[in-house]
Amino acid sequence: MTTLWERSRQVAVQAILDTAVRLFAEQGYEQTTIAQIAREAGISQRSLFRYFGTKEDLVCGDQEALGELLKRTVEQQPAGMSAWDALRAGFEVILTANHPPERALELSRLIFDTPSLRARYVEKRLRWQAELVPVIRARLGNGSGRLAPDAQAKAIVAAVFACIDTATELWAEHDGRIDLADLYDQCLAAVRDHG
Amino acid sequence: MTTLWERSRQVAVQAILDTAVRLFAEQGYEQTTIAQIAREAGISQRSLFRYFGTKEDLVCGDQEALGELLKRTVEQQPAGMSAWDALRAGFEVILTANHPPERALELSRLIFDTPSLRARYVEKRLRWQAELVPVIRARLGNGSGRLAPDAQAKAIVAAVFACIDTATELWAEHDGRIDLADLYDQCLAAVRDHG
DNA sequence: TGCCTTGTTGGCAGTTAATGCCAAGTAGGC
DNA sequence: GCCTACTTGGCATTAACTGCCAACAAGGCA
Repeated sequence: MTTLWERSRQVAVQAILDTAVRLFAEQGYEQTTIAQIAREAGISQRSLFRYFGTKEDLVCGDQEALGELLKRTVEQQPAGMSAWDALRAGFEVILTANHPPERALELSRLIFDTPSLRARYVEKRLRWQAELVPVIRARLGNGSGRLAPDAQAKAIVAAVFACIDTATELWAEHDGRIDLADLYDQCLAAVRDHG
Repeated sequence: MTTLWERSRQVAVQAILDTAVRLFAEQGYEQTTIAQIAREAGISQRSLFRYFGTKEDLVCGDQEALGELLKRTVEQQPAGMSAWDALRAGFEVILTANHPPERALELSRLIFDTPSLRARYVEKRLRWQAELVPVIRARLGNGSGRLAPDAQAKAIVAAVFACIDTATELWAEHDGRIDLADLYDQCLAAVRDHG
C-alpha cells in the first residue's frame, strides 16, 4: 500500500470534484473555467489535468468503473436468463452502486442540460455498449432472427441503452420522485409491446 | 437572388468541404488542423469559421437540414399510420436525400472511428429526437401504456434512433454492401420481436 | 539518522479551436 | 461612377490541453 500518496490523492480528487460540481451548479458548465476550479480547490491547473484528463471527465469520469461493473454483472447472470433480463439485472446493480441520489440527480440534470456533456456521456456509454455486445451475443438463441447474431446483439444493447437514457432523463425531469427502475420497465414496454 | 455572393459562397463551401474530407481521410481528423484546411482551400482561417462554426461541422454540418426534412416527412405521413411506420418512412426519405453512397460511407467511417466526431454527431441526433417527440406523441393511441404519452413517445423515438445508429454502423462495417434500409428493419425486428 | 531512488507537483511555454473587433475590399442598386 | 450593404482577412484574446523541467516529498536502505 502506497498509503500516504494514495490517500492524499483520494482527498484531492474529492476536493476537486466537490468544487467543480458546486461551481457548475452555480454558474453553469460552460461558464466555469478550469482555472477557476483549480484556484478554488487549491491545486495547480497542471495537476488538475493529471487527475482528470478533460473538463468533461469532472462530470462523467467515474463512468469507466461503472462500465466494468455492468459488464461483469451481466456476465454473471444465470445461463438460462434472456438477454433482456440479464441487461436489466445489470442496470439494477448500477443503480445501487451509483452516487447518493441527491448528487446523482444533480449530475444528471447537468448532463442533460449541457449538450457537450451529454454528447460525451453518450460517447462513454457507447463504449460500454461495445463491450457488452459479445456478452449478450453469447446469450442469444441462434434460431431467432435473420440478422447475424452479432448485429442482433448490437441492436438489443443499443435499444436497452436508449431506454436507460430515456428513463434517466424522465427521472431527472421529475426530480427523482419516480422510481428509476420503474421508468426503465415502462420505457422498455413502450418499445417492445405491440398493439 | 443575391447571385454572385450566393454562388461564390457555394463554391467556397464545396472547396472547403472537399479539402477537409480529403485531409481527414489522409491524415486522420485529429491530426488535421483548421489552419491547414484553410491554407489548402485558399481561404482565411477566420472565414472558414464563418462558414462552419466548428471543426466538427465540417463533417456533421448538413445534419441540420436533414433533421428538418425528417421532421416534416414524419409529420406528413397519413394520420392512421403507426408511430413506428411513420418514423420508418422518415428514415427512408433521409436515405435517398443523403450524399452519394461513396461519400456517405467515408463520412460514416470517419464519424464512427473518431470519438469527438461521434459525440458531436450524437448531439445533433439528440436534437432531432427532441423535435420528433411531439410529432410522435400525436400519433400514439392513448390507451396503450401506463407511461405518460410524452414519455412513451420519447422511448419510441430513442429506440428507433438506436436502430438507425446500429444499422448505419453495421452498414459502414460492411463497406455499404448490405442495404441500409434492410439492416434497419432487421435491427428493429431484433428489438421488437419476442421469442 | 542520513542518503537515494522514485514518483508527484507546479510553473512555463506552446498548440489548437474558437470568438470579437476593425479596417479593407467588393457586389449591386442608384 | 458613387454609395450602401455585406463579406473578408488580419490581429488579439480566451480556454482547453500537452510537453518539459526543476523542485520536492515519500519510502526503502545502509
